[in-house]
Amino acid sequence: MLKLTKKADYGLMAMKHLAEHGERGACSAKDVADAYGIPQEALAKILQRLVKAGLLHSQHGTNGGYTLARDPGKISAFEVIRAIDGPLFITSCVTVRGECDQSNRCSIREPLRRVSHGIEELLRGITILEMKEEAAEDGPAELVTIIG
Amino acid sequence: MLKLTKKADYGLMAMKHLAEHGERGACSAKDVADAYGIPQEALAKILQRLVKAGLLHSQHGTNGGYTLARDPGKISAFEVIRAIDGPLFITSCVTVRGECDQSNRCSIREPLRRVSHGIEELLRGITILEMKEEAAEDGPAELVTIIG
DNA sequence: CAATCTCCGACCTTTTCAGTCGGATATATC
DNA sequence: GATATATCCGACTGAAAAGGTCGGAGATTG
Repeated sequence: MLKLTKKADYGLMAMKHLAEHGERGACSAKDVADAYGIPQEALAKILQRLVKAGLLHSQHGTNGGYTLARDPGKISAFEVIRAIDGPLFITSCVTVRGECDQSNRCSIREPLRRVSHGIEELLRGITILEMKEEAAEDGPAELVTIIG
Repeated sequence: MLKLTKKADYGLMAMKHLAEHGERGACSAKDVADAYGIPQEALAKILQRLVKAGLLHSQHGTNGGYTLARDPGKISAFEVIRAIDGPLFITSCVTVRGECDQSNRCSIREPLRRVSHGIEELLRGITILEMKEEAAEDGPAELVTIIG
């Protein structure tokens, strides 16, 4: 539960990859896909959405590919995730209009809205540049494993 | 994306309901289901999981029902959600063992692990009691509507 | 101009979620 | 003690979303 989709994962990986290798020309979808073992077409579709969202620029033709539209320090993880998976809603009953099937009967929205807002802030606080540099130090670091 | 399942929503609603009405006896699954327009059987299955997780006590027979196993101030939203939807993983590639299909190639885990930890802390910081009291004051309050 | 390489949009398969139905077990009341 | 009520448990069905695949459109280079 509460997990990112693989698409969002792939998107973040691709953005980080472009931040690392993008300075000497564009990277094709195939390059990125091969580097991380992601199906080409699946990744291509994700990159398209990032282009539409204005986070990437695309270049057709031979030696074409994708480049970051902005400085990696100015692109947050939140933007990438939202561009791919859509808006972030912690509660499943809350829609874009703020409506709810149980409307006035459902009274758990307010507390969860705060959680949702907190998550958003967390994701806004992480930039592609940070992810790139954090990867560079490459601390294996203990993984928090939550046993269900 | 990143949204709770309806089951988790229902579970939180039920927990809050029990915190409000539970002091004068147990509430049956039907009572709660009718109060919020939730299908009985669907809710029953959710409540069973909460019983198994030790968050609720169940009483068979006539006038039976469910009661909170602990003080509502000592039950966090995180416990409820995890009992229903399972462990919380921000990245889809990270498993319980900390493994990953892309393993060493995927280097976005560390930053996202921090996010995951942050979300967990947020959810741990909200108790059923707080949700009950926040609902009592009943501020309509502006809803954050994120346009995708 | 033509061949090659790339992006682009629509389609299909698989998995997960949400809800349903049947029967079994335990308790309180009559 | 019989009956009505309520939880409990398994498996099943339908719907939605995720994940992945295919062929076509556009651009660049030789």
